[in-house]
Formats: sequence, structure tokens, C-alpha cells
Amino acid sequence: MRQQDPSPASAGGRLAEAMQRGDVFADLCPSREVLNHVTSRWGVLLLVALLGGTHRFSELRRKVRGISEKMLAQTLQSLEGDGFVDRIAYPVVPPHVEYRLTPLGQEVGQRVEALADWIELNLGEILSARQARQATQASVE
Amino acid sequence: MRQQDPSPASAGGRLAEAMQRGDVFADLCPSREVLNHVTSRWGVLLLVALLGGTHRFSELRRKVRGISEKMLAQTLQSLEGDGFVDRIAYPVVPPHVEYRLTPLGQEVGQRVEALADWIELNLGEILSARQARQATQASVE
DNA sequence: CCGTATCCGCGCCGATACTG
DNA sequence: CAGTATCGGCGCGGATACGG
Repeated sequence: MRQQDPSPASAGGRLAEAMQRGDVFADLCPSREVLNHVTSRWGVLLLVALLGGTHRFSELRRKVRGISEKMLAQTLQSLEGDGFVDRIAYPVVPPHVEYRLTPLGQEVGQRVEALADWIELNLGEILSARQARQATQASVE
Repeated sequence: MRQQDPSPASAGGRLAEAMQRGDVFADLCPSREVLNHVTSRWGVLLLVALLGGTHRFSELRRKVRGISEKMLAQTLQSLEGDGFVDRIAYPVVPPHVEYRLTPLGQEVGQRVEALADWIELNLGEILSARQARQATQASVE
């Protein structure tokens, strides 16, 4: 191994430890499954949307523009299954259903938003780094 | 809209604002593309691995158990393209190539690790929440 | 209004073989 | 050692239609 001092930049969390054992990568690993739900295409956006408070099905559909009913229902179910969202159905006609984050969901949602927001904030720097590299490439060939 | 007070739980970042305009969801949106790279199946694991320091291609292949050469090369290229990793090739035979995080990559990597580690830490609570809900289901039907 | 069911195309990704 | 090239399965997810 190249260097095993545990504190150069990252302070190595449990994930880093688990990587050594190789048991993070089995796709059936529960934490990988949860991570996939959370970082999935629509999971990220739904968590951010729900950080804004309780929403109805149709409200989420409008707010998360471009999502199909199928994926909205499916993603909400997976997040509900992980205990991140609560589904509250009022027995009226026409049906009225509300979704909101559980305390657990708010915690994970904040971390997801922290990541997404960082990217949004630093997008300029990221893209200009891309430019610089393309210029280098051009001068080489 | 149900509630628009901007400070119940999340303090709403730029992402939340952008969602209203609907320009976060275009799949060609650059920030969505970067987010997809970072949260992709192997992107997460590579960033965490590289938080541990510089690695060679074959070292990453061993550390991130289960990844194919194709996906390793491909994911590393996308991360390099976003300015998150540096690729250093030494012109010797046999070839010797090292990968390490840029300062930008360390920042994003820390946020990814924060998310992944939180899940790992709270996995017990997540799974027991699932249990509780299944028990509820069983008693209902 | 809030979903479920079905069909199906497209792209991700693993396997394999090959190059510098 | 460090990749690229090519093929092929299969699952994600969009479109559509239907039910409570």
C-alpha cells in the first residue's frame, strides 16, 4: 500500500475501513442499497424538495419537473422504505396524500443538499478547469 | 404552494431556488452531469478511496473490489474531466500511472464521504425502522 | 387525485480480447 | 502495467393505459 497514515486529508471514516475488508462493494450490502436510493437520479431531487416541507404528490410532480408518475411513486416508496419519508393519506375523495421527511430523512437530506449545493456553487471553477485542460490538450497534439 | 417560509429545517440553498425555475432537471444541465459523476456507483467509492491518498491504477482496482477495468478507467476519466482527480503518468516501462485528488476533489470527496459515512453509521436505525413498518403492515392485513 | 400495470427502447456496465 | 475495442444482457426508466 502506498501510504497508510490515517490522517493526511480525510481522517478516514468507517467507509474507508470497510473498503479494506471489501464488504462495502457487495451490491447486496444494505448500506450500498440505501446509498443508491439516496443518490439516485430522482432521490437527490426529491430529498432536496422535501427539505422545503410537506408536499402533496402532485406538488412534487410539478416541483421536480420532468419526473414521471412511475418514478415519483417508485422513488418515494424506496425513500419511505428506508425511513426517510412519511406518507400520510387522508381518507377523502378525491384522495389527498402528503409526503414529508422524517427526522432521519432531514439528516440525510441535509447531507445530500450540502453535496449538491457545493457542486452548484463551484460549478464555475469546475467548468473553467475543464477549459484549461482542453487548452493543454490542444497545444500538445 | 404549501409553505414557502424559507427556514423551517433546511435554510434552502441554491439548489432549492433553482428547482423553482426548473432548470436543474434538464438532463443536460452541467451541474446534474457533475452530480451524476460524483454520485455514480463507482464514483462514490473512488472518491472515498482517493481520500486516502495517491493510488496507482492497479491499487484502485484492488481497493475498490468488484470494479472492472473498463469502469475504473471510465470513471477516473469523468472525475478527471471534472477536475477532481489528477492523472500523473511516468514515462517508463512498464507504465506507471498515479491518481490523486485535486484540492477541488478533496472538497467534494469529503462531502461524499460525509454522506456515505452517515448512512453507514445510522444503518442500524434505518433497518430497524424498516422492521417496525413491516410489523405494522403485517398487523394491518 | 393518486397511484398501479404493462410494454419496450436505450444505455449502463460486465466479460472478453487485444495493444503500447 | 495500463489501458482501448467490441459485443451483449439486462435493468432503468419513459410512455401509455387503466383502476380505486
